[in-house]
Amino acid sequence: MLRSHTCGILNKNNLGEKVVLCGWVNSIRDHGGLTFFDIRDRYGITQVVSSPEETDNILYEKVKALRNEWVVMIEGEVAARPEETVNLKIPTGEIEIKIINLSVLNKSNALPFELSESDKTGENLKLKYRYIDIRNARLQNNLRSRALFCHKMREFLLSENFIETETPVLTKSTPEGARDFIVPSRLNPGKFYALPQSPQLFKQLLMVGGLDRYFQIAKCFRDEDLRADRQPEFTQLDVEMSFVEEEDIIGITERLLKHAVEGIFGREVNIPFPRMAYSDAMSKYGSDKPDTRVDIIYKDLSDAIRLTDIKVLNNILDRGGVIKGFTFPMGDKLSLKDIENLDRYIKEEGGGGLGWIRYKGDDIQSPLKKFLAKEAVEMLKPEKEPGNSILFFLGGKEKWVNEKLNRIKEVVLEKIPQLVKPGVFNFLWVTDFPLFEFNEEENRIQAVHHPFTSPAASDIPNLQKAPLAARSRAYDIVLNGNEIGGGSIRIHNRSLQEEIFSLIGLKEEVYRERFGFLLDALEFGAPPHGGIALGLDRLMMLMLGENSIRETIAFPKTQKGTCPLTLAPGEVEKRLLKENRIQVDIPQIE
RNA sequence: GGGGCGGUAGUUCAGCGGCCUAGAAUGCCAGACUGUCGAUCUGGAUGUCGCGGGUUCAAAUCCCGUCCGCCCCGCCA
Repeated sequence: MLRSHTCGILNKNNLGEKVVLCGWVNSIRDHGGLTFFDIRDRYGITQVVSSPEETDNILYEKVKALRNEWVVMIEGEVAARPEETVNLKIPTGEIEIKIINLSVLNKSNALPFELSESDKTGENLKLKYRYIDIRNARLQNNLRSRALFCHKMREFLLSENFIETETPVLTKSTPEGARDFIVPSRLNPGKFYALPQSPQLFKQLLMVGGLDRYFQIAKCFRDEDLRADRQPEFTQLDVEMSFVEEEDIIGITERLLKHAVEGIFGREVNIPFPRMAYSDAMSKYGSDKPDTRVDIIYKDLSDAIRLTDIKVLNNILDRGGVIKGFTFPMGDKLSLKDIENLDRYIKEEGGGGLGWIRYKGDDIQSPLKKFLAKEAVEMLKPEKEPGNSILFFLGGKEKWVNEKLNRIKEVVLEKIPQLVKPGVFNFLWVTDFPLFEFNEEENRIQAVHHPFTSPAASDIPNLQKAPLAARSRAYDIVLNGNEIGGGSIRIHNRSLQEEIFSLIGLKEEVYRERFGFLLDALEFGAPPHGGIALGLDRLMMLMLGENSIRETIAFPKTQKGTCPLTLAPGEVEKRLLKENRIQVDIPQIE
């Protein structure tokens, strides 16, 4: 090693020691004769001092020439700082290094942006120079936490007898899900590999292979549009187990998260996590990933509305729609103007408008006041804090109503952030998902999770008759309103698997071509099995309090899927195209 | 594919009812300074105002197009 110590470790116990430190020049404070500068590495910063009395001319000139971000090796003696100049903000603040020798290991240009806590630099520029941005303590901390978290997960899973196994990255395209990234095969002209959207099928095959307990920290690829919490390549902790039921996967996932979150983030995790059926989540939160930090529950108000003679609303009910709404406290934080804006928004979205009742002491304020029957008012009255709350409600098709209520809830939470319980990690299982949903655009049934998900045993006999009524053996795990993972008990029986394929509209020759290898495997002693996948990037984002998964990934991509650093994706040499039998003809693509 | 916001010194931003020979802060460069740690003080340099076209005597500013970035919807079995 070039260095004897790192830049974050020396303290009063080292007084008088001769040390060698390596790092980046962080901040030069030149007082003419006396000069200070900090030397920084991953571990911290240490002050170096050069005084004319103790420094010869050559060294003095060298120190004078230093610039920020130069990489240096400092030889010096650990000395106590004069008492009044101790810096309590840093762990090394009681000492400084009296410089004896200085080697410049590498110079640096002035940085394209400043390294600071409050870095407002445009993200594009920072991605172009990501290696500089990574010098920021925040990103370093994020990447380190991520590494430690993975270590904790491995530690737990290995102790539970799991076998970490790599599955192929060059594999077969399996449409039906997200768009695949494809890779041409030079040795098989005209054919393509696909990058895996997840190791799903391989992990099931590993169960057939008797591996019994598998995990992998797996890179997955999906060629879809990006978001703050979605990258085209991302990492998931992928787990699969044999001879299990839902409870086993749920239980081990809870213990895994407890082990890793408590171990790395020092935050208590209480298990088991609460659970909510999909139907409850949808009716009470209008979402399959409820944020239970917010105590705002949607209620069906049909009964109360029926008691009144508000025509518009009753018409909605008569036509099979719903009237739903929610009450929230601290209603005085919302002005009449805010409410009017929400009302206008609902009208813009094609609704009749937003119904509202403001509770003031025992009195109410509402545009519908004179239409509301006494009994209705009583029924609508909130249980908690009736004196200062607001009820919002609207009617229409349930899906539409839920979407609009969600949007309104968002606005309310922006205005009254106190309604979000601060500083908690609310894990939640969402269970009892439907097996299928109807895709109106394509006019067909599709799997809610994926087509390898097992139906609930009691629903198997009725699959043909009432496929949309079937429930699945799937479970999602949600953290503060974000889906961080999902899994299921899989189908391990060939004929059931084929039945599911047919139900989602795949012809026999199509599913045999695409999934024949899986179907074959199911006939050679496939054990009952199931598993889960946790989105690592997103989980880290939430744990670290970041707003984007890009802050948890060393080299993320932009919203257009490009990399400003390497300029990927780029064109390739003609020779490569030719070898892969690829012709590029951009104008023909829309 | 759609909606919103943004693009002006290296960086972050102001200027956007046309006169700007484009400013501020910070960074950078030079000088001063022996206890600083966001050092301080003095001085200096720096701009294809994203790109292309149009309107105008005159465009950073108005209009059209386009590119790039971010957020959201669709999409993400």
